[in-house]
Amino acid sequence: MSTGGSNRKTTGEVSIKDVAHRAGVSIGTVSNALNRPDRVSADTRSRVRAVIDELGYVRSESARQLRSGDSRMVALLVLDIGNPFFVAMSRGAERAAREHGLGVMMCHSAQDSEAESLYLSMFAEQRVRGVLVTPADTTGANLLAFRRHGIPYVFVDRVVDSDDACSVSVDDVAGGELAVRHLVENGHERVAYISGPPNLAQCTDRLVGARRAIEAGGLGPESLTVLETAKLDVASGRDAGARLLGLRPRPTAVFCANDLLALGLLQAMFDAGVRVPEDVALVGYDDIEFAAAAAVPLTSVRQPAERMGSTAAELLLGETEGDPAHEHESVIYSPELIVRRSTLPRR
Amino acid sequence: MSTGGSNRKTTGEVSIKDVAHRAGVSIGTVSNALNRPDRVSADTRSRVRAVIDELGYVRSESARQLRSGDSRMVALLVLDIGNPFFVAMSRGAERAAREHGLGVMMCHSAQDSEAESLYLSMFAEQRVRGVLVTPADTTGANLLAFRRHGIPYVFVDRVVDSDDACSVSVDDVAGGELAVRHLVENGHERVAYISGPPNLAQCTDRLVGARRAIEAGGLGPESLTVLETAKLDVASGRDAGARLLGLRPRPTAVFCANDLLALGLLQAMFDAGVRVPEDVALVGYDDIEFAAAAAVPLTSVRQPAERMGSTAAELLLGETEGDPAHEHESVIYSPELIVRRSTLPRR
DNA sequence: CGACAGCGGTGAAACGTTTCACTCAGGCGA
DNA sequence: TCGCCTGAGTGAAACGTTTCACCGCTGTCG
Repeated sequence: MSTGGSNRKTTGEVSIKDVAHRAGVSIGTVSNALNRPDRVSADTRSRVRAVIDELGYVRSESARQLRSGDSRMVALLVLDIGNPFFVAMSRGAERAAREHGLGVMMCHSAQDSEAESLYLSMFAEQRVRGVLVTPADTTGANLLAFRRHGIPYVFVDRVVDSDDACSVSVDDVAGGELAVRHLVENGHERVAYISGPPNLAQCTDRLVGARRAIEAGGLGPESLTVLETAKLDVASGRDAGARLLGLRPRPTAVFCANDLLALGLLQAMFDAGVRVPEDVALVGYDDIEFAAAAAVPLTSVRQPAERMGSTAAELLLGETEGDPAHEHESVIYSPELIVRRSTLPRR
Repeated sequence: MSTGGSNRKTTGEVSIKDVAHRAGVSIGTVSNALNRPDRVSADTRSRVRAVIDELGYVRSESARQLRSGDSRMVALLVLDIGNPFFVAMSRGAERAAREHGLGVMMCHSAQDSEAESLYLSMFAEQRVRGVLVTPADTTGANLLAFRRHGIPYVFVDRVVDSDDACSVSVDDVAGGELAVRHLVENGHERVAYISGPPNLAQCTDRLVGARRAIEAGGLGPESLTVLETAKLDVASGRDAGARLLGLRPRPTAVFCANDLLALGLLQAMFDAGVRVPEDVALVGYDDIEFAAAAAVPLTSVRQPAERMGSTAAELLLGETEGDPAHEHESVIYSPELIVRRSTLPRR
């Protein structure tokens, strides 16, 4: 009775009820045909499927999630979507998530704590399955506040001290050490470190490693000059390059906290007629694809970005799906130095 | 009665009901305090807000969407998230969406029609507010099928003939013409066009423009050699470079369908000891940030990527929010040639 | 023959919101 | 005083699913 087949709404308004009615079965049976096909006779199942196709029925994810209480979405919050390193990471995460039938929602905080907080609130409203996050502030206040929602999260590219969550990272201290040791071994005695924002753990950790290498090379702390930048992008790199050129005495080698900075700095050197590596040696970090294609191919510290993303996703899913006796885990990968022309020995 | 305040669940299980109960008002009032603050006395309003903070209540987006029927999410489906051009585009889209209080869900089809179809189904299940899409197949079959869901979409970086939807694009024919005319004017008579997959409209349109420039320069069609690649990425560029080197007579200029291809090709030339621009001139497309920082700074055709993204989002929102008498609109931007060292005149 | 298990299916109760038709006081003009 | 309006708040119905207790039927086993 009532709403017959005549009042076809404009579009897309067909619900499971319509399917059930048309297939001559109950709503529950349609739901079962969709979610537990084995509990439904082959006959009914195919009939239901046919009606679904005919009517163009599409299950409403909101209703599903509301009732069943579990989300099919994972959030990924990175510092900078313009950085190919994070893009590679997200690719890994997405692949892993897809293998579990989950979607990934990718966002970037632009290294801004407030934006990060906003996104986290949004994730909470969505009741996402979990969050993969590269935190934008070292205080961890945002994540601490987020914790109360009971949504699991995994730190990526950030080793975490507390035992609130899993984490996947690369040993940044080792990476910084690797880079600067290489420079010192090449005979450099005045090195500059182009740090990003000092509130990013990655940046400060790499600095620690750099200092360690300086010391191990028998040089004094004055051998390392630190230049901070507001962001970790190409423009900041250019800016840092300009500042570097003003330094007296000018460092003979530069270690940048990431490849974007290095590329920007390289441009600044070019524009000023300073030769790389003859006048200034240059090391980047992340080994993004464009580092090898740069004006002067960049020596860089490689991180297994894609792998980090997939591992993080696996960790997250392991935490949400499986055993209640989940133990938080910290996976730490080792960085690798890729030597290219930008640090060719001077002599 | 029944569930008193004693049985506090583990976390995050607090619903609007709990808030209402604790604040001593009805559920509807809480909802009003949240969504139409003006219909609630200042007194009650602040009391409700206080309880919300106290209990850590977070509204369930699924329930909201289910009941109200409108989504706060926009989907963005691009060809390749590894391409900085699309990243810039997404940044523009996100900014515009945020200004309207919407979130953006970013995905990439990897230029694969099947993946595209999968994502579109997912968007339909989510009942997203709308979709910004750079289609992966020229047939348009996926989008045609998607149309029945009644979810509006806007084409980005793709001019569309039909009047199903709005579109934002750049005149690719003009862009191709711009690039190749520049080469012809520099005296090149044997030009190669490194196309991407021939099923991408961008690629074929740029080819049309290239042919036009060849003809306008008084050259015969045999002056233009076309090499297709499977993808529009750096690896494909390297591969195309290898094939280019086998050509006899070898073209003296190359126009690549995008900068990633050009960067890959540049690497291949380097490895083979072929000089750019002396032996081979090179033009890319998109003018991504890394084009200027390449081994040889790339001449490239610039598109207003970020602007395209924001415009597309605006168009979409105009379609969903406003007037029912919405007229589909096609915004077409003009490309701009940025000349750099990779096409320095040979003599 | 009776008990019982399994299969295929039903109906209704949730899930957490928004929305809408109401009620209830209090104030105001006639 | 009466009627009416307005502002603040209520209660219940929907939204489209999933899930769960239950039901009737058909064999099967002892």
